[in-house]
Amino acid sequence: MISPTEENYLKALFALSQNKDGVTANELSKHLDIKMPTVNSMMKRLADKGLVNYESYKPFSLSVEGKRRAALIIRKHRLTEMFLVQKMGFEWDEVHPIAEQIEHIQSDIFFEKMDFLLGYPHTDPHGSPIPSLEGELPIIINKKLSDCIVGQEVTFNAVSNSSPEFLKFLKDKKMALGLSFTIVNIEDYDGSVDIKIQDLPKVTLSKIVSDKILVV
Amino acid sequence: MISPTEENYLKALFALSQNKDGVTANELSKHLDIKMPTVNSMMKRLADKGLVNYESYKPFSLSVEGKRRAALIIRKHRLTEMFLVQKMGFEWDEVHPIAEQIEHIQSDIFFEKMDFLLGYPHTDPHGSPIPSLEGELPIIINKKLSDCIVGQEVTFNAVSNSSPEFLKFLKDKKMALGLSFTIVNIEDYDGSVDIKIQDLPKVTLSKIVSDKILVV
DNA sequence: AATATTTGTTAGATTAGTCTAACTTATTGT
DNA sequence: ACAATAAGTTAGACTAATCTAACAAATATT
Ligand SMILES: [Mn+2]
Ligand SMILES: [Mn+2]
Ligand SMILES: [Mn+2]
Ligand SMILES: [Mn+2]
Repeated sequence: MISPTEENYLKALFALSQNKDGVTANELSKHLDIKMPTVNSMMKRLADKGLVNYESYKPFSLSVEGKRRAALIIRKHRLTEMFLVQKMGFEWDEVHPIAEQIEHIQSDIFFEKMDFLLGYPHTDPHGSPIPSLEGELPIIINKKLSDCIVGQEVTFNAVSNSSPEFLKFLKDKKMALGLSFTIVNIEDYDGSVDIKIQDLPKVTLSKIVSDKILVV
Repeated sequence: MISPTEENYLKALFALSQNKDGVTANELSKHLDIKMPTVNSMMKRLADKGLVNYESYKPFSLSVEGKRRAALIIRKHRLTEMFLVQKMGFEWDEVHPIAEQIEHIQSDIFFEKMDFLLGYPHTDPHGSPIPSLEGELPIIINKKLSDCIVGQEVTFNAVSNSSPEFLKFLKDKKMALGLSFTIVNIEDYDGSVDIKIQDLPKVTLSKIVSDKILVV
């Protein structure tokens, strides 16, 4: 068996190893806000269970089985977030802390029901892909709004950061997933982006914001 | 703060002290399937936290605050069971183990949403009352079917035991809460009860079953 | 009343998950 | 190349939650 605590470590390992080979003790420690010796002994424990590859003084990585387990926890997390928003009337900036707990519920049928009631969704409320039951995470080809060029028409597809503050900021600006708009200007000096949604007055987004907005 | 483990002890204490003053270490130990010394030290811990009254060699009891806390956990458990049945398509014999986990989720708004979506129900899917937000448990005046007399017309209101086996048995017999029927005979020898639902052929229920069926 | 049995308590061990302090290895800057 | 700094590891302590073994108190049986 695998405890909620161990599940959280696997998830962190998975998240931090996107676009990278391994994860250092330091990174993990900072990300989880847990001291390095604690992280270290947990990595050894997960290595004993065959979920993590551990070699002294080298970055950690997930084993194939560890990767599968992590993806399944992320699946439960994202299904939960979607369920909370679509079926229970939560806002997208409220769901993360609740999903952080519910992802550890041990009941396959519970998440199957969610999946069914939601109509087998492919993304969570923040546009992140939901891993399959086999633990496969489809790669979605989004790019940062800050990497786009003037004149392009794009659709807001996901956010790369789900902090409540950022999500609330977007909600207040009426920026929701699926929204299409045209890039009318990108300021050379500070990288801020002006966008135009149909014939509404143009909106200016700072680089800090446009870096976290993913579009197609 | 109070851990899920501590919450389960409070709940057990609450359940076992219905129609009684105190709960012995032995009872608790058997009910939770945890050895007596463990129970004993947990009782001391909860006494330190002001939730349990502990005196050596005396049965334990919940403090006023302990009783309130226990009722609120039971509230979450029962709201969850109702939500699983009414909103997620579960059967009444499937929900207990899931609710046993979800009752520990720390999010007031999560249970408020459930309550709202359910239309503020007063009972769970087994007819047990849902404690109020203040931790008050309304007393419901049901009586055992086995204590009724021949000729009475009664309504099936609750079960006093929610084991999956018993619930499945009732489901197979098409006995659902709210069903009204007449008691046509009670066998002196073994206490079995014959009931008649409108003009359907009569059904015989053993004493073991009629003891667990609560009616008004 | 004396003894046997059951119930409750204490003591000590174990595992999970965390920490701080001290030490070792790797990396960086001069 | 070598010293300084950063990163990783080991050792030892602590709390929560569990156990077994041993002992003490209460209750039941004869
Ligand atoms: Mn999330
Ligand atoms: Mn979590
Ligand atoms: Mn239940
Ligand atoms: Mn529980």
